Amino acid sequence: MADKKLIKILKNIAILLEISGENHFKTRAYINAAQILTEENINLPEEIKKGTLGNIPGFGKALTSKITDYFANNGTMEYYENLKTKTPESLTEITKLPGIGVKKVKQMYEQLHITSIEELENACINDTLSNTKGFGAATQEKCLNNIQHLKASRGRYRSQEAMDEAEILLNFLRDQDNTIHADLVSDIRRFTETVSEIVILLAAKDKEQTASELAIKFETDHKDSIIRPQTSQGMPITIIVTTPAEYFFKLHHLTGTSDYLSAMNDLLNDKQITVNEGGLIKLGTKIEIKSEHDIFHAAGIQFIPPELRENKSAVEAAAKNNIPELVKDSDLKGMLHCHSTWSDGRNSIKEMALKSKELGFEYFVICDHSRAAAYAGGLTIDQVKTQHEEIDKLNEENLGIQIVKGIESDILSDGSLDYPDEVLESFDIIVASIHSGFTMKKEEMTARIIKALKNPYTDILGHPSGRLLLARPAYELDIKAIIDCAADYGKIIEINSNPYRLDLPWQDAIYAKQKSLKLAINPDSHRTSTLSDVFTGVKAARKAWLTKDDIINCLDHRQFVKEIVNR
DNA sequence: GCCGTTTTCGGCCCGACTGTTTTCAGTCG
Repeated sequence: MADKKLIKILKNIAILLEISGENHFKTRAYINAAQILTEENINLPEEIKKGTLGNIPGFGKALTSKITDYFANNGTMEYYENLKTKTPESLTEITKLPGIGVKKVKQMYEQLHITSIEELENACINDTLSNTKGFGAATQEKCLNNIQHLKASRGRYRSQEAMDEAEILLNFLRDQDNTIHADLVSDIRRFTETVSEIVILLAAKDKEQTASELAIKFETDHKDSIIRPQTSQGMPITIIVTTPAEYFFKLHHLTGTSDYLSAMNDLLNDKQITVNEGGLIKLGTKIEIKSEHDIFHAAGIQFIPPELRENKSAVEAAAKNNIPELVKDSDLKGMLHCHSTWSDGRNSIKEMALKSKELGFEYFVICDHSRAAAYAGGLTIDQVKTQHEEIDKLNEENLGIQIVKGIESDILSDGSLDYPDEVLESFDIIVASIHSGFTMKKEEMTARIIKALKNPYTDILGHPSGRLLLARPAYELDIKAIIDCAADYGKIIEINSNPYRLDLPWQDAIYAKQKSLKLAINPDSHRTSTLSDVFTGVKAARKAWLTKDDIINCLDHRQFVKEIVNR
């Protein structure tokens, strides 16, 4: 896995250098290197050992030397440590505020000596910022709002990122001799979109001894058979060691929210079952629990998948046998909304399609950017034609996966799509998304999206809320009105599976299902290595109670063409 | 800082939008 700590250091170096007035292209080199390490699977210690890091494009002498230093000094880079003594590291956090870039931070640092989010907040409250050259009342107000959002996101992690770390940890724990069971619990098991820590429940015969041994392995203390280490990036981990006899009771107990558990307890009490710390008691006798299913059996209700254990409505549904069979990875047949080297993707259409085939998909819908997205190499009308010729040729090659002609069309500020009708007509699928003009008023933004939805050429609304988890709040919009409109017009809304987006949010997807709206689980992938993000979207869809019948890309290729392309 | 040369310097992603200022710099996707 990518060394996230190093990636963060490289990004911070770029920010600090830019603030201190360094050449913009020098700072870009650090951003570029961080980007490459995020995207490519590079084994840095191996490259350093072989002396081949400098052969990788983007890594020259200077970066090779600094990265070598980082690995030689146990994750510390002297250059970065020195830089931090000259320019405060806390400035980097301010650049995370939407609308505030490095130049603005430099200005507030030089003019007002602001070095942290807290100092900036004070400057806003005291009305100092708006009276400073280069800033005005609008920026000050926006800062104040965004600071609240940023402070709330401190100490939180995107679920999929936590999940990636957790998988490694779980594999390690399950390999230990004393481990009998180990699983995630708490909100990470319910797949809430962000979490504050990784929580793992582990069963071992001798829990005290196992806890001591694990504490030694993780170089930390243990108290009450609980170990609290950290990941290499500092993400908190809690490992709770228990006995095999109590394991499945605790697995259930530590997963659901209090609202959910209270509804479960009420049900159990109705059956003369009491719930105590370690298990379930019926008429003075402890009920043996060999799996989580035994608990639901005792309560006399259907099994509730962990993702749904958010509130009492899941318990009510289970009591009526109304928990549906949730969509699963293998239900997906079509890989929708992907990019290629034609716009800002890193792989060719053929590479993306073949990788999708490898992941078990029957068809691949290429949706490169449209012409308004100039930064992303959006396709001109001529390029659209040439791309379609390439797709026709690829389909003639019989790759074993069908390639479908799509586009991700920008929704322009007036709500129209990005090509004239005769060009729009040439696509099989059109995903319409917003990539600019985020700060419209709620009514204006809602009207803009509704106009796009009503466009006869629009099939799917892409990343509807525009949120970036822990980075940018959704734009102002009336999501219910948008879902209502999409349902009325038979349009589809995407669940964008990018771990930063998970957009449509699951809470709104529940409403969409109530309105019988169809959804699509789309990876919005820009390279073969992130096509599997689509399975993160499956988790989000499961959390919204969705089944394969709710998802258009669970249709096989023939049905997809019949029901979606040719409708 | 990196890269690729007409090979040791010159160029490096672009255009819309926003807010501030009053013609444009900064931010963003």
